[in-house]
Amino acid sequence: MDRIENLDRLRTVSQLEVNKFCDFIGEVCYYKLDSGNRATLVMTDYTEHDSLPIVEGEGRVGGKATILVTLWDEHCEEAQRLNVGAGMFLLLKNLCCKLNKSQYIELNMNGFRGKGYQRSQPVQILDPKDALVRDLRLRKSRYLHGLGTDTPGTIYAQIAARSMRASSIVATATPAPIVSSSSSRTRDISPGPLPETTTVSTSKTVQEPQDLTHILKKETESLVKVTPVLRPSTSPSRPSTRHNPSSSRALLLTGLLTSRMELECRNDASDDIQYLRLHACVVGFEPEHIMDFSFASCSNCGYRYGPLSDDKPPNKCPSCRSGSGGVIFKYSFMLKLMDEFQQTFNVYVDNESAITLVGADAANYIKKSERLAELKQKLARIGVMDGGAFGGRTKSSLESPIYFDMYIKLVKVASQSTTISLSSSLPIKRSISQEYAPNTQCNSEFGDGDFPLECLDYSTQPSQLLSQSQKRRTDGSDMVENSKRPCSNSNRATGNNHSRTQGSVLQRVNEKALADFEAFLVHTMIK
DNA sequence: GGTTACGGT
Repeated sequence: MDRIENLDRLRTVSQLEVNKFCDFIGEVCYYKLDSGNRATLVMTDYTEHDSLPIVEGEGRVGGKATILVTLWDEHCEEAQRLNVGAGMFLLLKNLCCKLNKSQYIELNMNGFRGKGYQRSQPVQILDPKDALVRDLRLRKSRYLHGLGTDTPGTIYAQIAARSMRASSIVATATPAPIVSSSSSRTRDISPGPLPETTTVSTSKTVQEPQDLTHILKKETESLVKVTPVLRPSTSPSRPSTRHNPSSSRALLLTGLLTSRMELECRNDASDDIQYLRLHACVVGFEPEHIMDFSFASCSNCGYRYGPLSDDKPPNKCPSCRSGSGGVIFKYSFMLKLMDEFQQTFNVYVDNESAITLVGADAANYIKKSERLAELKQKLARIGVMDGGAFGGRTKSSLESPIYFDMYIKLVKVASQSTTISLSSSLPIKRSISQEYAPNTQCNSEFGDGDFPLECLDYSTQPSQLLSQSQKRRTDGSDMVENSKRPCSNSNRATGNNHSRTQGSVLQRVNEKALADFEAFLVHTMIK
């Protein structure tokens, strides 16, 4: 069960708009049960809003950074039940931002009265280590160091600006390179150690001095002006010599979200995050139908419905029997990528990354055919088309696959077992044979497939991740079995599909041993 | 299988 259905609804204090609904993550400064049906909280996320009172005083979060939050009725009860108190980080869903009589904004979570849309777990206490709290804690840290509150609006604006700048330099689509030609890497930001990155497939490699994070940091330093607080200032951005305007085939196909990634690296004190920069093309994908890149799950219990392309699922959730909870849609799919050295990587694309990649939320594509058309149009730009990667193209075009730039995030897992799969770590409420029709043979590799929360939390140790997988694997054994199949919707013409490719495990195709990483496509978007 | 909110300081 996810903590949050849709990150798009999240707002910081500074981003609040009057009369709009949002989700909010904040720290409790003060909590009081006012009456039987009302709890009053003062919260902060260390951002400020003009329509808030200036606060001063010892021990208080100063400035216009604290907001009154009222939880009504059942939400008040829930807060009581959870023993909410000062110092906790809360995730609150579906708050309404109102202007009060003093013309200050405040947040209300109103009781459910049959109108609107009921959220699952609208009041949640978040672990301080939770990735959802990461940004807030960073802002808090800045604040406690006397650096004032931070405004994510500004940061996001900077990110967008940097991203534009970065992508205009590096994001190109090039013809298939000649393997072993060093010139195929002239697009790189740094002439330095990048070729090594594509050799990374075992934990050994990343423990070497030129580990990915460092390589990455070198790269991003050349692109991004970093605030001195968080890292020593760096030299100004290089001139955009990398972009090759003389090539008529050069297209701005994808935008690299270098800044976001750089932020993640910077925020990760333990250097746990590993990234791999790829210039790669899609040679396969799963599930078979793009329609099934989106799946429905019960918003009450998180139960995952079968593929959209299957028969209409029951009205009531088979798991919790809730007929009113409704469903939400999320992306979950896998791309088989091949880089310039013909190494292939199975890369999961979780909901959040997919939204970034294609620029739109997942939807019920059975009903929203125009949305499906948009999705297909977008994905076609990177060669993902129904009928297989590059399906529907002429044979000659297969020889010119569509290369695009991306960073993939690597999540370490144990390497010994051939049955470890993140897909099996998520709750499966009915058997695979029921959930997936036999003819959709590759769906099972995805399981519930939404970005596992453990992976969002970079502070989670790989061993924990693994043990959770193992713990919850008991009812997914046939899925594990199925996941031994390679990504089946591949372009066989590449001749690179002989690997024991296994679900979510990143693997170099020419190696017998499974690699040590799960990989997630992140930080790129199709333009 | 698709949407909205008052109330008390």
